[in-house]
Amino acid sequence: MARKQGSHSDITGPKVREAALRLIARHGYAAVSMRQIAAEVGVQAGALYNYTPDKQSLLFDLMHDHMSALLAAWSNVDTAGPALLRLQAFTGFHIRFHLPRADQVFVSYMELRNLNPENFAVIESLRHRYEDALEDILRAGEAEGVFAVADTRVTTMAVIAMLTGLSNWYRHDGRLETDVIEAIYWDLVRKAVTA
Amino acid sequence: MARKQGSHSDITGPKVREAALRLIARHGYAAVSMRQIAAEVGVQAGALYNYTPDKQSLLFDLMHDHMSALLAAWSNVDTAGPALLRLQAFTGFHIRFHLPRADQVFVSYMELRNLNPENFAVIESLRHRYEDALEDILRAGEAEGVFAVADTRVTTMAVIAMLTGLSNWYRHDGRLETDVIEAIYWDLVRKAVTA
DNA sequence: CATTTAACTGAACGCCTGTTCATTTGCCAA
DNA sequence: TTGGCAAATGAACAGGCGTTCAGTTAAATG
Repeated sequence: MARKQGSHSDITGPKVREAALRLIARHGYAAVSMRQIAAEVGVQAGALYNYTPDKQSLLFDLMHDHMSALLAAWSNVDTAGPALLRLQAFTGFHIRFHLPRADQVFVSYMELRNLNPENFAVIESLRHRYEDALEDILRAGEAEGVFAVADTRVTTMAVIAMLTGLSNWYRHDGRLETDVIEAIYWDLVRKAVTA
Repeated sequence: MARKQGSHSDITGPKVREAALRLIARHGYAAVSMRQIAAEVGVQAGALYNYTPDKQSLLFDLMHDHMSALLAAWSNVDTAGPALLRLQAFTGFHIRFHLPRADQVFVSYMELRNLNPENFAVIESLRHRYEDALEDILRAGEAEGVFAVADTRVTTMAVIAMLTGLSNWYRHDGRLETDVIEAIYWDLVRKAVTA
C-alpha cells in the first residue's frame, strides 16, 4: 500500500511538526531519529521529506516559528505609558506566552547548539530583539528615575533568565495558577529594579 | 601497535573525562560519539572502556561529580548569622562556584533528559538539596522579618534560575569582572526579597 | 468515469553507532 | 634480564542513521 485513507498535506504537515516538537523537547534533537518522528505521525520516514528538506530545517522551523510568534505577540502588546506599567506588561506577557508553550521554550533554549551556523545566527538575532524590548523598558525607567539598577544589560539578562526558568519547573497540574505565578514574579521583578 | 609511550591510567582517565565534558557541553550527549571522545584523548574507542563501563555512566559521573563538588563546597561556607548575610554568602558562592565551570553547568542542566531514570533520580535529589539550602535561608529571613516574598518556593526557583542563567551568557573575556557581576546580582537578589 | 496528481511505501544507499574481545605492546617489579 | 600485568589496538558485531527514489495508491479534477 502507499497513500493512506484521508491523508492530506494539510493534516500530515502539522502532525509532523507537532510530533517533532514533542519528541525533540522530550529527548533532544540528536537523540530523535526521523524514523521515530515518522512512527509518531503514522507514516514511513521517507514521507517526512514531503514536509521538510532535511532534519536540520525541521528543527530550525520549529525554533523560528516560536521566536516569530513571540515577537509578533509582543508587538501587539501596548508599549506606551510609564516604564513601571510597561515592565509589568512585559512580565505578564512573558509568563502568559511561555507557560502554555513548554515544549517550544524547551526546544528553543536547549537546541541552539544543534543549529548550523547560519540558522543559529537567525534565531540568535530574533532572541536579541526580544531581549532588547526589555532593555528598552529598563532604560526608560532609569530615565524616569523610577528604576535603579547597577547594570542595565546584566539586569535584562537576569530578569529574562528568571522568567524563562519558570518553564523548567512549572506544572499545569501543580499548586499554583497562572495568575498567582504572574503576581509572584511581578513582585520579584518590580522590587528588584525599582529605585 | 597497542600501548603507547607514557600512557597510564592516571593520565588517560582524567583526559577521558575532560574530553567528554568539553565535547558534551559543546555538542550535547547524544550528538557526541565515543569515537569522537576517544579521538580527542588520542586513543581508540575501545580504550575508553577501561575508564567507564558505558557512555551513560560517563555522563552520570560528570554530572554527579559536579553536583557533589557543589554541595561539598557549599558545606564549607559559613551558614551562621543573620539571613541577609547568609543570602549574600549564597549568592556570592553560587556565582564564584559556577562562573569558572561553564561546561559543567551546561552539561548538568542540559543533559538531565539523557540520564536514565535511576541516574536522573540521583542527580535530581542532589539538585534539590542545593535548592533547599537557599529556601532555608529565605524562610529564616521571613522569620526574622527582613525578607518578604509572596511565595518562598517560587522565589527560590526564581533566584536560582536568575543566578544560573548567568553561565549562559557570561564571557570571561567580556566587559565585566567576576566581582562586578557578583555585586550586580547581589543588588538584584537583595532588593527582590527584602521587606 | 477516466486521468492526473499528491501522498506515501519500502527498499536501498553508505556511513556511523556503542560495545566486545583477542591480541599486541610497553612499563614496572623481581 | 625476565616475566607479569596494565593499557592500549583494531577488527568485528548487530543495528540504527539521514536521505533518496522508483513504484504504488488514494484523492482531486475534468
